[in-house]
This record gives sequence, C-alpha cells and structure tokens, in this order.
Amino acid sequence: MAKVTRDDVARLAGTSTAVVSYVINDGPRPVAPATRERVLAAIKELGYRPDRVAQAMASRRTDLIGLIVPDARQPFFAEMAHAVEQAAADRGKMVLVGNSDYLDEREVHYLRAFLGMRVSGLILISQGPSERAAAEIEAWDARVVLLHRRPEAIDDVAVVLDDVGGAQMVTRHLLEHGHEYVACLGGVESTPAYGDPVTDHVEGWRRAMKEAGRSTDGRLFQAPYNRYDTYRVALDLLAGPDRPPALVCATDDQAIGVLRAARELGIDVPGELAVAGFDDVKEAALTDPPLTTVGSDREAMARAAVDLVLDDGVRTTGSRRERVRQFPSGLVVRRSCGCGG
Amino acid sequence: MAKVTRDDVARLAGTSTAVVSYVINDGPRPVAPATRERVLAAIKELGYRPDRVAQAMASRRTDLIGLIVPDARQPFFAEMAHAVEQAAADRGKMVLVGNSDYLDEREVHYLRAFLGMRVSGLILISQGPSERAAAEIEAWDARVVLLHRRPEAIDDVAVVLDDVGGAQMVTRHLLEHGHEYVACLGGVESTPAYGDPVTDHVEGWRRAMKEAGRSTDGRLFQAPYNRYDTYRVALDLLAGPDRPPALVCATDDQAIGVLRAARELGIDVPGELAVAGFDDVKEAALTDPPLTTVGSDREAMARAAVDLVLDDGVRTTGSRRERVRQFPSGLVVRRSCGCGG
DNA sequence: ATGTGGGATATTGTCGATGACAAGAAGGAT
DNA sequence: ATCCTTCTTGTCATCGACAATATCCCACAT
Repeated sequence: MAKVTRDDVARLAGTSTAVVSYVINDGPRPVAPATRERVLAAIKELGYRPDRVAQAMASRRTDLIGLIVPDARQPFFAEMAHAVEQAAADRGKMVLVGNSDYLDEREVHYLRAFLGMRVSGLILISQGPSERAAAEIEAWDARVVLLHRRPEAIDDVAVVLDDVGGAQMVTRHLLEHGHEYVACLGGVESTPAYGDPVTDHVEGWRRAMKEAGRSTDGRLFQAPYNRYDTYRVALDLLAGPDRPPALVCATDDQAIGVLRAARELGIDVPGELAVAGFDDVKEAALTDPPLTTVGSDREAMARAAVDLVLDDGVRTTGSRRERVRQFPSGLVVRRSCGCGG
Repeated sequence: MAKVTRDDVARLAGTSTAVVSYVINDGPRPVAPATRERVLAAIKELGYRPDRVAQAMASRRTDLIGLIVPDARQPFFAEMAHAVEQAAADRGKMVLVGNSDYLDEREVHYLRAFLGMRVSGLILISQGPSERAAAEIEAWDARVVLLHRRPEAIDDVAVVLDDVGGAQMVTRHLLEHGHEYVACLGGVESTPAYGDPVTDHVEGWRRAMKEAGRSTDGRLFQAPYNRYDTYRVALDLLAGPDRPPALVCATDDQAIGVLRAARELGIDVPGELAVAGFDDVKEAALTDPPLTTVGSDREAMARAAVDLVLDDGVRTTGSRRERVRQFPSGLVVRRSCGCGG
C-alpha cells in the first residue's frame, strides 16, 4: 500500500495542498466550512496521516519533549517519568524517555539523539558531574530544565525539592522517638556533588543531628541507590557490632533494601531499628512495616518542569538561585519509624 | 547560535555537500583520504551534528524502534523494556517507549505517533482485543512484532513464552509438596483473551490440576495485575473461611501483593500458605520469603523481537502458528513454595 | 596524441510537509 | 458599472539531508 500524502488528499478534495495543511493544523489562514468538510472527508476516506517527520522538517518544530532519567526501572524514576508524561500529554506533547544508566556517555548519547530529533525541550534528571552534557546543551543552545538534581556544570532552570529540609524533618522525627542517635545511609559517590539530592539528604541529617547536639562521626554509611545492592550492604551493617538504633536512608529504594536485610537478620523494625526513607514511592505504603518517608507533590513538579520547558522564562537571566524552582517536602509518617500501629 | 548545517561544513572543507554525506555515513561513494580528513576536521571545528529529522526525511529511514507497553512502572514491563533497549542498542537502534496504560486509545495513539515518526519497526506488548491497533497497523503496512502477548486481532510475527507449560510446571511443583489442591489467582478480564499470558497461565494451572485428578471448581480467583490492588483482594481471599493451602499467581507482582497480605494477616508462607508467581522479576529474589516463580530468558526474547523487527521474515507468509516464536519457560525454585530454607 | 576506464567530486531532484505571499472570488460602496 | 475590501484558496520557496546521475580528472594503454 503506497503511502498516502497530502497531495492525494488535496487531489481528492479538489483543493490545493495548502488548504489541506490549513485544515490539519487549523491556521494560519481560515478555511471555508464547506471546503473543510470536503478535506476532512478526503482525509478519512484515504486514511491519511500527516508524516510527522515531514511536518517537523517544514515547521522546524515537534511536539516532543525529551526526558532523560538515570534508570527507569527504579520506582522513583518510573513514577517521575510517568508524571512527566501525564503533564506533557495535558499540553499535547509526547515524551521520549532515555535511560542514562548512570553513565555520562549514555546521557550525552540521548541528549544528542533527542536534540537531533528536534525535541522542543529537554527535561533532565541528570547524574554525575555532567560536564559533557553541559557542553552538548551549550552547543545546541537547547531548552533544558533540570529536574530533581542539579549538577554544578549545568546552569539551567531547575525544578527541585527541598531535600535538605525534608531530610532534616525525618531525622528530627526519628530523634523525637528518643533514639540516642540516628545514622544515615547515603550514596556511594566519592565526591559529594553539588545539587545532588542524596548529598542534600545527608546535609539535612547532619543539621538535625547538630541541632540536637549529637555527633555524626562514623554514623554516615554508604550504599548504591538500589534495593538489591543496599540489601547486601545492610546485611553487614546491621549484623555488625554497633548497629544504629535508627537509620534514615537517602532513598526509599535503599530503605526497602534495609528493611529486607533487617528481616533476614531477625531484627524487628521499628522495635530494634527505626527506619525512614525518602521519596515516598508508591511501594513505601506496602512494605512491612509501612515506610515512614519524605514525600513531595510529584505531579506538581512534573507539571512545573513541563511548563518551564515549553514556556518562556527558561533561558531568562537571573542569578542561579532565582532560576531554581524549589518545592516543599513533607513528612509521611507510617510505622517504620515507630509511630502508630 | 545559528544552526550548523551540512552546507557550512562543505564550505569550510572546500568540497561539495555530497562529499560530506559520504563521509558521514561512509558510502555510497568512496572519498579520498585527504578529503575525508578535511571534512572531519570541518565537522569537528563547527561542532556539526547531522539533523536527524532531515536525515529521516531524505533517506526514508530512521534508526528508531517503537515499543509499546501497558505500563512501564510495573517491574516486568520495565525489565522487558530495558532488555529491548539493550538489544536495540547492540544493533545501533534507539527505542522509543510508549505506555498504553492498558487503554486501547493510548495504544493506538502511540502506534500512530511512532509510525508517523517513521520508526523502522514496532514491538508491541499489547493489551485488550486491540482491533483498533490492528486496523492501524494494517493501514500503515507497518513492521510489527508482538511480544509477550498475542491478541487475536493482530496477526503479526510474535515472540512469546511457553506460558501454559510454565504455569503447568509450577502448579505441578506445588502439588508435589503435598497440598490437597492449588488455587490460582488470574487476571480480571471478563472475556478470556486468546494469546493472553495470564489466560494461558490459568490454562496451565487447569491442566496440572486435571492431570493430578484435582478439581478446579471455585478455585480460580481474580485480581488486577498489580501488587497494590492484589494486596486488597488477597486480604479478603486469605481471611476468608476456605483459604487455599497453595496459590499460584499469574504474575510476580500479584504474588508480591499476596505475600504482603499474608504477612498482614499473620499467615506463614510457606508454612500455612504456599505461593508462587510468574515472570521472575528481579524483585522476586528479595521478597520474604523469596518467591518461587517461572522465569524465562528475557534478554533472548528481547533480542529475538528486535531481530525480527529489523530483519526479514517479518511479513513472511505462513500459518499463524509458524510465525510465532515460542521460548521455553523454566521453574525458578525459591522458598515461597516450601522448598529449601 | 588520442582514447578510455574508473575513482573522486559536483549537481540536482527528492522526501512531505509548512507558511509567506500572490491571486482570485464575492460582496459592498460609490 | 467600477473599484475596493475582505475572505479563501493557490503557488511556490523552503526546511536539511540523501543518493542517483552527471562530470571531472588523470593515469594508462594503444
């Protein structure tokens, strides 16, 4: 079956090709109702679908938004990606998702690929220092909005959470339960990265500990960002001689790994070990015990990111601070901290 | 910064535009080494990136593969999507992922969108009867490979698992543990769909029960395909008067919901209730107890799907049967069935 | 010298739409 | 009737690359 083009439609409708275009994306010129009907009928009869590639070519636009995440298999990113898709769909845009797999190289790869596809904007949940990504963005003069994480190298508009405040909040909460101290499970990055949520979580924990007059020395542990590796790390940590009485994790996924390890070792949560996570992924409500964590309005953040990337104000001037849109985080109390029952 | 086009490169390198193309995708004509060097230098100096849209326009090809899944937030689909991405990357293709959210309308939406973007092929993990999808595929004369599920309406090449055999296998295994009978937790579809894995799982369970001389009457239950809803359904099911001694679930995600409900109710697994899932998602190894399930070589299936969609033989003739590539499933024994410890 | 073969490079039509601009038609005012 | 408006519709250059075809250049055989 040969491809149906706009010319075929025009021929059948007895009009010019321009009119067909006018009907399709109503504008830029008005079309007489009768003509419109004929064109519509022809389109339906032939089963014509405009070729998006050609449209993009001619109009120099697309209704695509690129979204790059570290790993869409992780619940948090999956949920965030879904929220972005929804927000984009509400504005008639489609989202292309790329997984960087926490690799600089793949991040740049997708950046290039998406930009080459002329996406109308890019939302980036970055990883690592991202200097190469920054260079790429610069080279293309691309519209980019950073989401969730804000690498120092990339100076674009960002939509982030109050990570420090959130972590401080949970830590305080755990402290209020009367634990002698609260340990922290952070990430594995060697160099604490500026603008990194996990780094901020650690900072929040530090502040809460300090204001409570507790020392943080030797109480910060590290684990990868996924439940599987964290599970292994936690087995050691919890089986060791100085198991902390309470532990705040930088992400829910890590907390889930910890919970699993605790069960394996027969450690009662929250009786013998209080645990808290961060992110409030859907699954946090279904762990055993349900996980106390820090939540945010993910839909609102996704919407903000989409709006920023599509509307003005993205490449506005202003200090770095002013170009960051920070959302509040809220404590989600469940049972893993020792509350309720 | 104005966009750098191929013409700019040609000008700087002092050659014609065609030569630049020849260098970029070496061919179809040879280029003298010296010239190639000059072109390469010019490309680097200008930071030139070929415009993918224009390339697609002119060459009538893209290196894109569309993948439509019901919901990428579910572990199984997320893992499958990842495997497809890997397989595609190995062949130099990029994957575009769309979520149908189990809606016919969105399935067609993505089908249209991807086809309009001239993807070189489509891999479809379909849902529902998909008549509209079938019509769309027909209209575009698209290269489609069905993965995981094979709706009756769409008669394309398919890559599937031996779902019946797998379910039969686990059911037998549970039966061998000496349970009086094994109940089954299937999906919620009103009309059992042809080519649907879950329907096949139920069929496998039925066969295993029959060959063991057990009745299946009143022993088939239903729940949605995700852990959250299944958790609620399971609370009722397990708290009821005739709780089954063993339960095979149509998916791991459901089994995880069941496990959670059992814990909530204080029912020991596998002591008081043996549980098995299907899919062997990564998480199955980390549940408590670890989940006995049915696995498959996901990478091989993804590779097969990608190969089929890119190579010949896709629209080959042959009976429906012959155009289905079925992979074997294998029992993954862990502890939720009562084995080991 | 002249012809010739073939590798390297240039020219150009094409893909399928968009949208600026030109042009045509219809209706109103003078 | 003639001339403007105003509303619709048609023409065509354009987007940025590909690739078929044409052309050039030069070594080599005759």
